[in-house]
Amino acid sequence: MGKRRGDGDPLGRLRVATFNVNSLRSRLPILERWLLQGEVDVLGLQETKVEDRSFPEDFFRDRGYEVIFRGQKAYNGVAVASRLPMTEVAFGFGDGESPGDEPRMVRCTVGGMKIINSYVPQGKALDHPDYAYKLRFFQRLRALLERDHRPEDFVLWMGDLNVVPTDRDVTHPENKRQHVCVHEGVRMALEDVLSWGLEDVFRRHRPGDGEFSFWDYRVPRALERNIGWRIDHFFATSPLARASTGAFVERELRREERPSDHTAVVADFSL
DNA sequence: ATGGTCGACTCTCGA
Repeated sequence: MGKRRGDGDPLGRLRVATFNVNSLRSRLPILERWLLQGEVDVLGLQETKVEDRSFPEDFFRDRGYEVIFRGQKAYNGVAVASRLPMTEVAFGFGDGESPGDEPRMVRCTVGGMKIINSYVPQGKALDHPDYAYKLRFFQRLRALLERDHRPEDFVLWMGDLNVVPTDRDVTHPENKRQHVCVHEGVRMALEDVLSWGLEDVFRRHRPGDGEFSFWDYRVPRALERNIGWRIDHFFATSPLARASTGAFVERELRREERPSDHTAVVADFSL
C-alpha cells in the first residue's frame, strides 16, 4: 500500500530534475527535445540569466508546465517548471538579510513535497567576499529549514549547490583543496545544513565513482575524458529519501550541440 | 599548464 499524505491523494511516481542551464534562452532547443520525452514532472533551473519580463513563459505552458521564475540580466536566475500545481511559492530566504538573493532561491510545494531550488553562490576565491556570502548562504538555509520545515516532512533541497561533498565527487581532488567548491570550509558548511536531516539522494542509489554533473568548458574534451565535478544535487529528508526510487545524470544533454557546462541530474520518487 | 571556453555584454566578468 502506498504512503498517503495528510492533505490529499498520493502523487504516485514523480520525476524531478535539476539543471543549471547557463542562459535559459540559449538552451531552449535542448530543453525542447528533452521535455518532449514527457518524463520530467518537476524541473528546477538555475542560471537562467533572463529578466522576468523576457522569461519564455509560453515555452513551458505550451508543453504542459506551470512555471515560476525570478531572474536578472546576465547573472543568476532560478525557475521551477512543474506539470503539477505549485503552491506556497516564495523567493529568497524571507529572513530580511539580503533581498538580492531572490534570483538564487525559490521555494514551492508540489503535492506534499516541499521543494527548495537554489543556485548557491560560487564564491570566486577563499579570500573573496563572495565566499563569505556563500558560507552565509548555507547558514541561512539551515535557519530556513529550522524555521519553516521539519525533518519528518517531505523536503527536497536541490539545485546547483556549488559544493563537492566528498573527494569521490570531483576528478583530482588533491589539486583542488583551495577551491571554493572543494575546500573543507565549504564542505563543513554543507554538512551543517545536512545534519538538520537531509540525505544525498543521488548517492543513495549511485555509490560509484566518476558520476559528474559539470565539466569545465576550459578543459579540453572534459566530457569525453570525464574530468568533472558533481555539484548539482538532491538532498532530501529521510522520509522522502526512502521514497526515492532512483537517480541518474542526464549525460546526453551535455553531448548536445551548444550544451551548458552543466547537465541535468534526475531523481525519481514514488510517493 | 593561473591556460583553456562559453554566455551576456562590454571591451570584461562570471563560471
